[in-house]
Amino acid sequence: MTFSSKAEYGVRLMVELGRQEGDQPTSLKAIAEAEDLPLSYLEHVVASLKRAGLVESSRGAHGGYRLARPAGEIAMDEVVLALEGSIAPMECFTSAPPGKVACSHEGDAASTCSTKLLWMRVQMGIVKALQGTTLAELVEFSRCGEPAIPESVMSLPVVQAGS
Amino acid sequence: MTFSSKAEYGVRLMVELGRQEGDQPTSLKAIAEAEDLPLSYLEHVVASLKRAGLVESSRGAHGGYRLARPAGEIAMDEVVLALEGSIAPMECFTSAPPGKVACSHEGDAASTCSTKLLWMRVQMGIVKALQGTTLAELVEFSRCGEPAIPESVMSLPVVQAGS
DNA sequence: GGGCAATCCGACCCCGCTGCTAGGATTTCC
DNA sequence: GGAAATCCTAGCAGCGGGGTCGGATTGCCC
Repeated sequence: MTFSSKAEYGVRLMVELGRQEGDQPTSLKAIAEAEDLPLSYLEHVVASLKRAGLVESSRGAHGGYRLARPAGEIAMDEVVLALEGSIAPMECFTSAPPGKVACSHEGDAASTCSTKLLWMRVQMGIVKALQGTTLAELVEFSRCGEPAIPESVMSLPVVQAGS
Repeated sequence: MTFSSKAEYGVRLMVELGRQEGDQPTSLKAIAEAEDLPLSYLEHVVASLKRAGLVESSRGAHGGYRLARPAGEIAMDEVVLALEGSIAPMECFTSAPPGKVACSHEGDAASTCSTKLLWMRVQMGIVKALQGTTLAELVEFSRCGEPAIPESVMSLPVVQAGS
């Protein structure tokens, strides 16, 4: 269970765009060098972001990308959703009508998926965390480093299986 | 970004064990048939659960598995952790010294990973959701079935993320 | 107007991991 | 002793993630 590295790259890319001050676009090449990511792969990543309307592009020489909205108005769930395609802890969570979720395991009148409740809550946890974080926060975080962040947010031990 | 189907199967398996009343063990075969899952694969799944001390086994004829603790005392983060190996939204969250988290992207003194804050919060959301759900709840849920799951059941009585 | 710098687009490919199977060894009850 | 179960190890096929490549197009600048 991890997000794909496409999500990672995409978020980094967005942060990098958010760091820019003026409104002249930033080229992918610059970002690729700054973050040390493969340029040709970034092209695919940024394409997803553009399709989602999160970034704008201008072509030609001195072209590049810029945020479509101010960073403070971009919640990270949009970003991750654009990159990841969907935010669901289980494949069977193909979200049907918006707001509702259908578990494909529900065959007949038989039984609901016993796991539905669990994945539901997990999904909520994820989405809330993403919604509650704006790109602006990440930009800020990347600028001044960590001291601004209270330990209460950061200091969660990574849970890992004991051997 | 999904949990593996091993997690799905394992949770289903645990729920099935939780449904059993007496203390005679349940065979994998029975579970495989009840949940329509491949038996030989379930063997691997249950092995992880056993290693984590979540289920006990008895061998031989009429053997099988049973919960090592009452379902009410089993939080789902343990289960998912045992099945999934780790609960981290990003590979770079390889836990270094226990308790701390090192993002492998942190090269020099340069900059913290700008995405760290985000994945941290996401991980918290996931873990809290899992911790806040007991196996007993899922068992109960699987028993009384679906009709109109109120939203209140779906959402956790847990802190909201930040904002 | 020509060249260069950039975005765009699609095809391709490698490899590791997930999901699953196979076969056997061992234990235990009847 | 045999049937029914857990245990253990090996192996394997498919697929998707992650990345490359080549080229087409667009637009600035000298």
